[in-house]
Amino acid sequence: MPSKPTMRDVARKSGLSIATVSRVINSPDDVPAPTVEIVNAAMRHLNYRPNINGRRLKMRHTRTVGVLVPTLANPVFATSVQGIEQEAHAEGLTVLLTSSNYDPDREMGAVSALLNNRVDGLILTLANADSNPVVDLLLAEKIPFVLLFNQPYRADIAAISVDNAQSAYDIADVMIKRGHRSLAMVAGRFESSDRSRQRYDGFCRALVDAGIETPHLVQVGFGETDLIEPLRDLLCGPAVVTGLVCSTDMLAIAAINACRAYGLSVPGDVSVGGIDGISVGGLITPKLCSAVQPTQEMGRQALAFLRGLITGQSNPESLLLPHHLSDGESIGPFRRRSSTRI
Amino acid sequence: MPSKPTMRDVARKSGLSIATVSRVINSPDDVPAPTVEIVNAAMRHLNYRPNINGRRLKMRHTRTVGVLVPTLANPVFATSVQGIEQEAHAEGLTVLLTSSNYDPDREMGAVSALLNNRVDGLILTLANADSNPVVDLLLAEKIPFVLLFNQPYRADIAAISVDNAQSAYDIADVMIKRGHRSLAMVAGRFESSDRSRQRYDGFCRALVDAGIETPHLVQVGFGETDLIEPLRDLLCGPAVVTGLVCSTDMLAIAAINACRAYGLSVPGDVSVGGIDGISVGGLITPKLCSAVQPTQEMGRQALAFLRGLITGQSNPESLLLPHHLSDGESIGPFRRRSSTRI
DNA sequence: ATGAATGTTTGAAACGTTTACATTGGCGGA
DNA sequence: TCCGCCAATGTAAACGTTTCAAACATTCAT
Repeated sequence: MPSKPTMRDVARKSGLSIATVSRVINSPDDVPAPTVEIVNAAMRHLNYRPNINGRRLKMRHTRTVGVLVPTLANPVFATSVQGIEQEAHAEGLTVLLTSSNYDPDREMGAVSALLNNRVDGLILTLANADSNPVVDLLLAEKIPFVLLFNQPYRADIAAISVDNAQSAYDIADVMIKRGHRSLAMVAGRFESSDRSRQRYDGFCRALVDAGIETPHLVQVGFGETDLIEPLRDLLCGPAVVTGLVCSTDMLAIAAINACRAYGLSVPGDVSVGGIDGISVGGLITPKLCSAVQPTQEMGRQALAFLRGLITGQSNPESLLLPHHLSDGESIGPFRRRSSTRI
Repeated sequence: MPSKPTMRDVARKSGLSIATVSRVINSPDDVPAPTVEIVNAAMRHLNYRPNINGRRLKMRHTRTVGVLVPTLANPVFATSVQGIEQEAHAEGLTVLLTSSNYDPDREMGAVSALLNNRVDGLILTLANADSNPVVDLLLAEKIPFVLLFNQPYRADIAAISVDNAQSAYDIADVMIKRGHRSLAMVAGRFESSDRSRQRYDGFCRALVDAGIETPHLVQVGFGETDLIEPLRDLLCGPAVVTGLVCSTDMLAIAAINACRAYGLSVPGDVSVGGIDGISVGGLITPKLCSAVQPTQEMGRQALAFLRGLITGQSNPESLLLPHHLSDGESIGPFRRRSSTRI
């Protein structure tokens, strides 16, 4: 049972040395054309494929980057990974993908596994970027990494994100300008997403700036697609909230669904806004009004930036990309709504 | 500049040999407890992490599986990858993810890259599973692989899918039963998806069985989220189609959007059905009627089955998982619609 | 002819593991 | 006392690359 051909086999077959074969593979320009052809012929003949693990072991770098996202079930992250993949492919890099399922406790394990693979660098979306043991570890071991979507306090950490607080502020502001005074935030659990908290902060600031009293807040678990129960009090209670700012578009879509389940029209009875700008938001009825971030582009930039860190050409630095509000229909003018009961 | 600690360093530090260290890592039960503790202490002290590439080179297997999907932008695939990841994580396997962007020409390159990584096996969603050079290569090299979502003719290829034709048949049938006689299929390009063609076949069969004349067909490029232009003739033309069977839920959602753009109500004027069962379909208005497949579970099963192939415990075999129709509102009874112009 | 300069090619030592096989030392039984 | 045995550990040879230093071959000026 002949095993896979190795460089040694190719060398034997072509009557040349293993070193020459290696040079044909890695820098054919340093080898005379006829020799290159001989070696290539031998490789074709043997169906040779280089064993990347051999190379990785020998070389100081692996041309591999590790990626950690909370989940692929949310299109935001799927899209960002798309961007990362795209750029990685263009650069001939391999991507090692893992997800934490929004569980902070799984982050360390995932990163550890990536480090055991000796990735050259990492792109991470963490539950909480501040005072995170993963970040400390990476800093201590001097492994290049870029945070994606996280917006850490520290300035000496590479991070690519939008202004989370401002995004929420802007959405809330739209509602306020349309006459809404009783707003609630529907947010993913703070402990599994610092974005969620930052967005809540922005939401609160908008309300304060408008002189509106204590904001409502509902925290829901991630992966939760059914908001009917969680929003019962908000939508059926005495509060009569007319505006729902959601910390993600996925939540916003689920919130609209919940409104509908309670017989409330969006935006007739309740206005709903999201943050993220996932593409499906633009297709649904009513078209989702959202603070859009360039998700895929962010992935691409994260990889490009990481490359800079790896080659030592750039220094850790936070990049805040601009967001913009989509012209959705899910936010309408304030209209007093009759207290609804189901 | 001290490099990363190796097993040799741990051995030196603990006063034992490299072989013992290896044994402590791989089969601690074969080593006396005190020795294990000494070695562990040394590892902790040095911050040692095993270099997986060294192991991979030495061992015959890599405990890594390669995954190729068309794109992560479609939640179907993102979700299936979630399932794969989940199961892989449980088994302690590493996943190497790549995407082809629906381009058949990129499949070979992607798989090649995965093979260079010496993956133990592959999970693939191909543009076309029949007479595909990638499949031939894998068969020839005897690399374990399972196709996901693809439904190949050959029975000796491992594949996990639903019955694509039947899924489309069922959706079309619902419409027919509701009185629709003029149906069209909105399908992804056949050359980038054999599922699309198989689903079209099922669609046609349903029409034939109902004695309905030549079906309409619109093929659209994948990644296309704007169907307004592609569906113009169908929705505004003289044909007066009242039912749209879409080859994927993403297309269905886009189709509903297009209907709306032309002032057509769904399901009032036009009924729309999809296939896949992505979760967002259940949240939108109207709730999408779809032939639902257990996407994430399919990913999990694909990995489980691949493991069987790798360990030689099972043989290639096609698994057809059951699908079911979701109780959506996007399909309604036939209603003559006035010819609309925009 | 000689030697330098140039252009090709090679030998061999890593890289960090795993593991078959060898060695050690301690102990019980003859 | 000696032998053999067993458990615990060690030695060293892979695995498939890359790459440095050295060898060899060729050309050309002297």
